[in-house]
Amino acid sequence: MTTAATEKRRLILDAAVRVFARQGFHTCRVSDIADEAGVAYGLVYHYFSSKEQILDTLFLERWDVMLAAIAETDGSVLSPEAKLETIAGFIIDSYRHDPELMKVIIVEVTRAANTFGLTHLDKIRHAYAGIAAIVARAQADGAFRSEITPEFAAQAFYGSIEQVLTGWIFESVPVGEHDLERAKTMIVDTICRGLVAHTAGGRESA
Amino acid sequence: MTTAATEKRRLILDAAVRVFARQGFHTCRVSDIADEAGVAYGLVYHYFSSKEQILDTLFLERWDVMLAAIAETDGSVLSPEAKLETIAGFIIDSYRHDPELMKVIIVEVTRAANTFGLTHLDKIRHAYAGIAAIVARAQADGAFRSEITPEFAAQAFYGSIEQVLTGWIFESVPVGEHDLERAKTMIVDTICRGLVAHTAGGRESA
DNA sequence: TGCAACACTGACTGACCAGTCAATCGACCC
DNA sequence: GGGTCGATTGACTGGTCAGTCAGTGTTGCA
Repeated sequence: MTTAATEKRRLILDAAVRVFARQGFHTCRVSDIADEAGVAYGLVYHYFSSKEQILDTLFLERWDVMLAAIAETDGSVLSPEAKLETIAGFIIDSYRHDPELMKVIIVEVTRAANTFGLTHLDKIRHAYAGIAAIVARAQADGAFRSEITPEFAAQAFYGSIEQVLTGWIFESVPVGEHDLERAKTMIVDTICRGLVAHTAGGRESA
Repeated sequence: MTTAATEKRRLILDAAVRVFARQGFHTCRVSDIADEAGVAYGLVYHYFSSKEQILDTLFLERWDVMLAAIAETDGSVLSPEAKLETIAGFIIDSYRHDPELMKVIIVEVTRAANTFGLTHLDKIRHAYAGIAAIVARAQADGAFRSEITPEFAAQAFYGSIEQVLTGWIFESVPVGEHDLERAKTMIVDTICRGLVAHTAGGRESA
């Protein structure tokens, strides 16, 4: 594929993000995507085999980056709290960088588990598993208490973040830089506090 | 409307829950609902003005019960932790009692904020606001620390629960009684620990 | 017994839209 | 200057389905 062709493909993907974010996957037409991209209807099918495959592509492109980020963080030498903060930061930065794409991924894939989530369930679970692994290691080290299962901790952590993002996505007031940073702090602060072990003196380590 | 007619209406609503849970709102046909209920296609339109209105009815029936439960809890004399436990318990019991209905509400309305969530956004926000009010009062009393905004606390609390439910909904292994109770404990335990104020001796009150 | 009023039926229609395809364009090479 | 091949176009088709409606049961009341 020539460079020009690759750019056309990208053009269609970017247009799809805007259209999906604005109208939703189920309510938009393929012709809306073509119009938004400024290309002919048929060209969409030259680069993608179906409307669904466009969404799949958008999701996988981003999710794979996130899985890599989680895996890298897991393998680092940071404290468990710092690892979770890195991951929360990554997700929030993804929103900061491209809120429309995050809206599409969350609303149309992650939360729409019936339709596309089922296709990508393994990929999605992989992310929880990565977070759970961090918690499990922290428990083995004694840094986190063991009453909470790592699987639950991962769901609470990810669920909190996704809920905050969902709030932003459908809020009428725009979100400022300050909100993004504050949210990151509060997520990590709240969840980690719920997970850390008591230290000898009865104080939290956080 | 006669009693018999009311029962037919109910029959259609219950059938719709099963069909929406099995096939999803967007992928099912109105004829699927009629077939499942064992009534003629046209009868569905005798009781409901559209496919959408069936979903609206199902959502509002249940959500209003939950809003009432939250309001009642908020007005009670329980400790903040006990209040949150009551609400978590209510939601988890709703799942226990009718997992298919909860699946429909979460997957097709709450999380599908694009399509139906927008219609019901105020109703959904009302629930967060109720939880946030409990947290705000606990902060004013000094029971919860004030670094975490009540709005964020509500999102983290509700988001954790919804994520756990979503996990169950799409899990292949069925969920047992034990899982339900343990989840309730872990949610309240984790989130409250993240929210409580330090006591004078440096120990948590939870 | 008759006649409203409502419950109920299911064939039909009109709109919609994903995906196809035959035709044109244009870049690059020989 | 002609041939090849991918890029590009957009009219068209085939299937789907929400919602309509004209008609048939059924109930209960005068």
